[in-house]
Parts: sequence; C-alpha cells; structure tokens
Amino acid sequence: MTKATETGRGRLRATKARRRGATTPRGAAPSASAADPATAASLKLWITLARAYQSVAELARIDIGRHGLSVGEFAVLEALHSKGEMLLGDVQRKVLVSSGGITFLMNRLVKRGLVERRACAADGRARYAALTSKGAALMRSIFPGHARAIRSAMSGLSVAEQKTVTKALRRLGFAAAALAAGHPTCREGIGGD
Amino acid sequence: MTKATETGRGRLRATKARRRGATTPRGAAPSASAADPATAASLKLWITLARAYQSVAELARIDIGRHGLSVGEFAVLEALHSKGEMLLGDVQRKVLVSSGGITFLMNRLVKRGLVERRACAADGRARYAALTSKGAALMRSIFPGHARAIRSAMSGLSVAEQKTVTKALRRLGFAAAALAAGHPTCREGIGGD
DNA sequence: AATGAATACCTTAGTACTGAGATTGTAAAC
DNA sequence: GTTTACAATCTCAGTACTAAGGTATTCATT
Repeated sequence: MTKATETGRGRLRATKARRRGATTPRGAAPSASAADPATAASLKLWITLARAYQSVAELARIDIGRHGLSVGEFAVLEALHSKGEMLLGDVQRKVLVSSGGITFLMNRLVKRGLVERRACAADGRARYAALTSKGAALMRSIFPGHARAIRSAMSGLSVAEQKTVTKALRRLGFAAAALAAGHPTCREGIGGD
Repeated sequence: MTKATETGRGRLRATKARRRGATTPRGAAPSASAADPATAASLKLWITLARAYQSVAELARIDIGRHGLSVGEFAVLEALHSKGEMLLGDVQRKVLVSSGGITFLMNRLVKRGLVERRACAADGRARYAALTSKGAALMRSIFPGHARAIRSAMSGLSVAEQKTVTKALRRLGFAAAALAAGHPTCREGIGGD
C-alpha cells in the first residue's frame, strides 16, 4: 500500500457496479441549472456526456452479455487480445479497476479457462496474464461482431463528425484527468492512458 | 501512471513518473483495432468517450464525496432540489437505478434526515420523495460549488466548443438509446429523460 | 550479507448496487 | 362485487466491485 491514508473522517465510498451477463447501465444522472451561461453550458454538457456514455455502454453491455461475459471480463480479454501477454499490473491500469478487482476478474476468467497466469522469469513478484487458446478463439469469434455493435451505437454521427467529437473529447478528458490527478482523494494505482 | 516495467528481461526500474493520482473511478476501458475506417473511427470515439466520461465522473465523485455523499445519493438530492417533490418511480427513472436501488438510496437519505417519504393521496401505492428543510439547506450550500467543479472539469473546451459537442453527443445518445431500447435485454422501468 | 524501502499481487471485509419476487394498492372487465 | 390484470414500492439474496492490509520479492544502501 502506498500512500498514507490521510482521509480524516468520512467513510464514503462511491462505487459503481456492473452485473454479469448483460445487465444494466449505471448511473448518476446529473442535471442542470446555473446562474452564469458558462456554468450552464458545462452542466448541460455533463448531462449529455453522461447520458451518451450510458446509452453506448448499455449497448456494449448487451452485446457483451450475449456471450456470457461481464464488461470487465471483456475488457481484460480484449486487452490481452490486442496486446498479447501482459503483466497483471498493466492489465489493471488498462482496464481501470483496483488491484483487488483485477485479481477478481482474472480468477473468474481462469476458472472458465479463457486466460491463464504465467510466471515472470525476470521478476518473481509479477505474473503475466495471457489468453488461452480457448480465450483467443473466443475473442476472434466475438470481437468483429462487437466492433459492429459499437459502430452502430455511434451511427447517430457521421464518420467526420465522430472524428471531430473524438478530438474534442480527448482534450476534455485530458484536462479533466489532470484536474483529478491534483486532488486529494486518490486511489490505488490507476492512471489514464 | 507508473508504466515502466518493460516486458523484456532486463527489468530496469527506471523510476517512472510519480503517482499521477486518481484518474478514473471504475470502468471498462475499451480499446480499438478494426479493419474498415468507419468501424475504427467508432471504436476510437468509444474509447475517448468512455475515458472523458470517467475522468469527469471521477472529479464529480471527489467533489461530492467531500460532503459525505455518494454519487447516487447526490443524484437523488439534486433531482429533488431541481424539481421538488417527486414520485419515487420518477426519481428512479431520473437517477437511473433499479427499483431496489432507489429504495436503498432513499433509506440512506431518510436515515440522515435529508429527505422524507410522503403519502400520495391520489394513489395509495405511490410515495413522494421530498427534501427536508435540512436537505434543502444542504443542497443550497453545496450545489454552487459542485457546479463550479463541473465547469472546471469541462475547462478543456471553450464554451462554444462545449455547445457544439453537446449537440453532437445528444444526437449520438439518442441514436444509441433508441438502439438499446430495441434490444431484448431491457430493464425494469428505466427510460431516458 | 543485512537492512529498508518499494513493488506486484492476493486476501478480506465492506459497499453500493442489481434482479426477482413479495406486498399492497388501483383499475377494468366481468 | 368479484376476479383479473397491472402498477408502485419494498425485501432479500447475490454480485462486482473498492480499500486497506498482508505476503513475497526485488532494488538500493550499507
């Protein structure tokens, strides 16, 4: 454990959950109403961003759930699918869960025979995560359909618009992540990409 | 985000960048790689949308947590703050939680004296949720600060850009929600706004 | 070597939810 | 005035996580 637990009093966790096998979207749906126009525009954007995310996430969840996977499980499989063998810590950072969370997800996937842990010769503390041949076959069979599902989820915008929005959201995300990084309520070891 | 630890055998420890803090709450970080350009653009947008949402949500979570509230609790308070007394089912749909979830959140808030349940004269099955005076005072005191936090979270974009992105995301969200609605895996009674 | 700090992962307890079904109440059709 | 259907909320068991702490291992100093 790094960090010195300087949170004074409050226990307050604010977690979010996801369910296995295609379940629900999530959410804290924000709302708006502010005095000055700039703040109003930001609040409105926040609502819209949250709703858009949740709608797309719901579609992704449905699609992934069809194959009996949770979103977190799929994220791990996909990371390993696209990058090959990875250290658990790297998978954790890519998938954005806590250290306990990656252990949990790995255990489930190992139990189903989709991934395996491999020793790391260079560092005895570390483990690699890798797809088994069964896991690799699964990803090859479901990834193209998933990509099509995402594409149709984004069909409200033209490809050119998608590129424009992507650029803007990237700047927005970086700025927000930089702000969050400066704040006290830090978490285990999760970073952006 | 600590990212050294190369896969190769010579694991130099190269002291990476110092802890970047907390970037994101949770979530399934998607990734990309597709054959045709349209699908690739959609996957890329999905990643970026998810990261941007998660970064802003993390900031919101930090800000809300400062006052000892979870995101779900704040969402309920805010709904009642902006719309006044509401039927529980309406709060549920606005906040996007399950029926069990709204009961859970209400119980917590009632226990803290921030909201109360009121009978509905017209329909004996239904209950209203409403802020107590303590809850209303709390919201008056923390909402402006929260709005400022959201505004600064969005500071990566100019106000004009925010409006453009809002419009695009609204279309995207509607299209995705319409698609999700047509799918089999629906939920209890949650609709868009 | 021996020590100490830092790291990678795992374990455990706790949390904020979900989903199915029970309960109570309303509305419609007989 | 019963059924019959259906709606709003609550109950409860289960789930996917988080945070904090633990263990083994490595690196840097001594």
